[in-house]
Amino acid sequence: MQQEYNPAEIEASAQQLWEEKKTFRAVEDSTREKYYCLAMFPYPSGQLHMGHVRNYTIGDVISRYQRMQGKNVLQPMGWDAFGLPAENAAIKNKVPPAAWTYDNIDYMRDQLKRLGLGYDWDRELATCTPQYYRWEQWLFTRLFKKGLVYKKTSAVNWCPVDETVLANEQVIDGCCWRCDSQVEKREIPQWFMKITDYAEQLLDDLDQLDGWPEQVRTMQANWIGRSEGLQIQFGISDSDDVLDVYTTRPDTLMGVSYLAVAAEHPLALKAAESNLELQTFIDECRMMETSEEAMETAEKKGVATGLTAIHPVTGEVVPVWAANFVLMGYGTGAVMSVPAHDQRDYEFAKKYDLAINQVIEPTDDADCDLDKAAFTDKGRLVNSQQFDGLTSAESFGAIANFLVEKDKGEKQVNYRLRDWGISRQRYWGTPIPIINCPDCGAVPVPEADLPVQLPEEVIVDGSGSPIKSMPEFYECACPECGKDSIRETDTFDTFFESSWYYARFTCPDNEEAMLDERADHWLPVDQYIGGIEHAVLHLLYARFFHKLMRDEGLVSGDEPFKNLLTQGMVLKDGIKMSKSKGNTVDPQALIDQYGADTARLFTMFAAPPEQSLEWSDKAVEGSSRFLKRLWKTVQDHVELGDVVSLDAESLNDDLKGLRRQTYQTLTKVSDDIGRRHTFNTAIAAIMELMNAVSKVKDTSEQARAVIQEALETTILMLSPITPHISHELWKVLGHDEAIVSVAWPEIDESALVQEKVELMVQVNGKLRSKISVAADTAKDAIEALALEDEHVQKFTEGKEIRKVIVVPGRLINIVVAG
RNA sequence: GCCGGGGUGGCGGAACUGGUAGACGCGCCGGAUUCAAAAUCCGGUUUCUUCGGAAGUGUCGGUUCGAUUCCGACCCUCGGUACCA
Repeated sequence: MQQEYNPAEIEASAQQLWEEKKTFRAVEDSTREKYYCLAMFPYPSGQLHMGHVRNYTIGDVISRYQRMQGKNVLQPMGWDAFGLPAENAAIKNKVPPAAWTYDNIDYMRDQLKRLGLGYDWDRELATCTPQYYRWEQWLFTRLFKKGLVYKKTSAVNWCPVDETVLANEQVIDGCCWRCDSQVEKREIPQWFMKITDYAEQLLDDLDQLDGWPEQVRTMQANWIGRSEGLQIQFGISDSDDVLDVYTTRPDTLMGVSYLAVAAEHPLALKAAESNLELQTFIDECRMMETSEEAMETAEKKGVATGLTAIHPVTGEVVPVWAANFVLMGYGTGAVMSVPAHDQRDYEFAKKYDLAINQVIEPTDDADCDLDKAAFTDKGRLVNSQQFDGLTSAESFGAIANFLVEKDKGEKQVNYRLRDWGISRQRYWGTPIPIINCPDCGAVPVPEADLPVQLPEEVIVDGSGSPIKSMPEFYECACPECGKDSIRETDTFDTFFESSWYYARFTCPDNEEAMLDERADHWLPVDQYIGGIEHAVLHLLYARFFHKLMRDEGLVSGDEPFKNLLTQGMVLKDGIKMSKSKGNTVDPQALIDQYGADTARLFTMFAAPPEQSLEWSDKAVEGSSRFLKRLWKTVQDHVELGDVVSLDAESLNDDLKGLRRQTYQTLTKVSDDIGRRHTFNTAIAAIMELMNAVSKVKDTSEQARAVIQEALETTILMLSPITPHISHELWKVLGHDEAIVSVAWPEIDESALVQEKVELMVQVNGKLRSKISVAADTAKDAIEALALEDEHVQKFTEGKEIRKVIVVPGRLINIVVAG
């Protein structure tokens, strides 16, 4: 008697078996090729959302496929557990962030298990545990001693009413998200990591990452933004002050008509003491948001400082302006402005009636009308005294030499990349292991005193981090002189934790060291999978951390992630599904109604992994229907009794055709899963094979043998995607060994041999006919056959045949006149 | 603003190296089954059409025997933009 397809039952039993046998436990084994597959770990927000389902299913499909290829697969899972949402939930629900987080982890772990994901749960870690974060505190103190960490003041968003620092996300249209008051910029001392020391390596090593998408490498290269230019000194009139500016266009130096400094620039602040208009402007700039987007899209404004500067070549005097588009944190906080050859300077000059001096003319027929717009191309220098006639490229060296000789400038490589500000004025994060001594200054916490443990029993009410008002936390003695000191109460940016977790998964149980020799066994990660939204920040910080750890002797490779798959976002109503936008779909209902296999099949089938996937509750039915049909097809087949062994030679054309399709499908699916990661087309091909199987009405012994082969191949091909139903049907087909230990099937080349091929016949590029020819037909014969074809002749009759193009195995295009 | 994607039937998508545009699935339409419905099964489904064909992959233009694919300009949309993760 046939059994009904009951996902809940077969999924629970397969999962129980995997758990009991510890099927997915990864043990170091030097006799087998290792494969480390990692999907970006989740923030424990409460429930899984569809983005997680997609991310982790992709990882699981790849892991299970590689396992079937005979690799020793490591696939771990953990929790990126520190962060802002826990504090928000704490305020709202009056629960300590730790308790809320641990509850969420318990719930979400269970959800992951119910998806049938093949993780080595023995390696699970959560970044909010001292066992984890102690090691990044340790590394931080090492880097402190190496001089890779420093403190400087930097701007944060400040809500004057709530008296708290706001994340960019908490600033809505320049106002506080909670009290709606106008947000201010405030300069406070913060810790920085010298990622710029590694800028060159981070850029150069992108070349090693040929397993990364080109777009991600491009984005990182642009983010690092290496440029070659000149740092040029302008003297300030009637003063000993100098103003350094950096430019990538020294060829336009002779066209400088003003200099612009940031509103917070020391020169501007000094000038404002006796200039009320300037002071008002500076105060106004203080109301701006700190995000790059806000600054770049804001209306460009400025005020003359009243100061003038001396041009280093001509000695002419140019005005110095304070402008809101010059960023204090970038370069020197000052720029030279050449309105004739920079569009932003041009608009600013038009607005404030500043001079526009042309010094570059086009060398080709490019448009150059300075009444309409700046001319920003490179060209030939004019109105540039001794540099006239040089091209932009030639003038670079000439102007550099001139300035170097006069001690007024030098060549400089600059990076757009800024040092990484890692201080957060928040509670739910890793305490920065520093003690501030009134005599010794900032002193790192000695190794023996680590970890600096974050108190977990706290009340968070939105009025700032609770540890900032806990003397029992911050009162301490200086490790060097013993004097009463204050412990740092800021915490690390949560990107700190996520920058090295991939390495800790190799040895999460080590209580003596951050990493051990197992790191070099498993690293680099062979396949990393995560959202495209992490293309720059997380992936750049993790690459940076890897190099830091390498230079500490903790790992030996240069790069953490060999291959990268950036999955597209799961959208709902056209926008990113996210907790903060409140448009998440709980996949639990999906699993409850259809089972994990349907959820997995649907998410893999709905779109290729790198594209965004628009969620639709309705479209799941088809995947469920397919699995039901597969179930029934196998059951019907098995009910007909035992199957004899296959005699491939004796088959008729139809059965040979089905065998060919079986192995064509296997070829395609192997390539789609193993190389292209286009699971959607792999599934489509499997569906086509199933459609072909169900069309076979032949119940002869050999037909049943061919069907058995097709079904076994289908189930093996599906097993990485829908592991539970595959597990069950493999048994139904008569196998004792669990499918999870069965190898990926081999391709039978002899089944692929094709005697006839169908060729398209075009006339002037339009499809007019199809001809079927033997696979080895010569080109001339094909051409003749095509020209004889009656459908073709209708379009060639009485016309001159100019050319015939034959693309072997594909098509013939006959080009006729008229 | 800047950097990087994407735009193909009613919908999700396929076409991998410039060579059959619309695989596979959803939805819809028709039929079978049923007392009836659900489920299931079979067939159809880009648009227009004088049934010969013609048009068609965001828009406009270019290269080519041939363009969804390559080049140029533009429009729309999504992600990132350094304190959301």
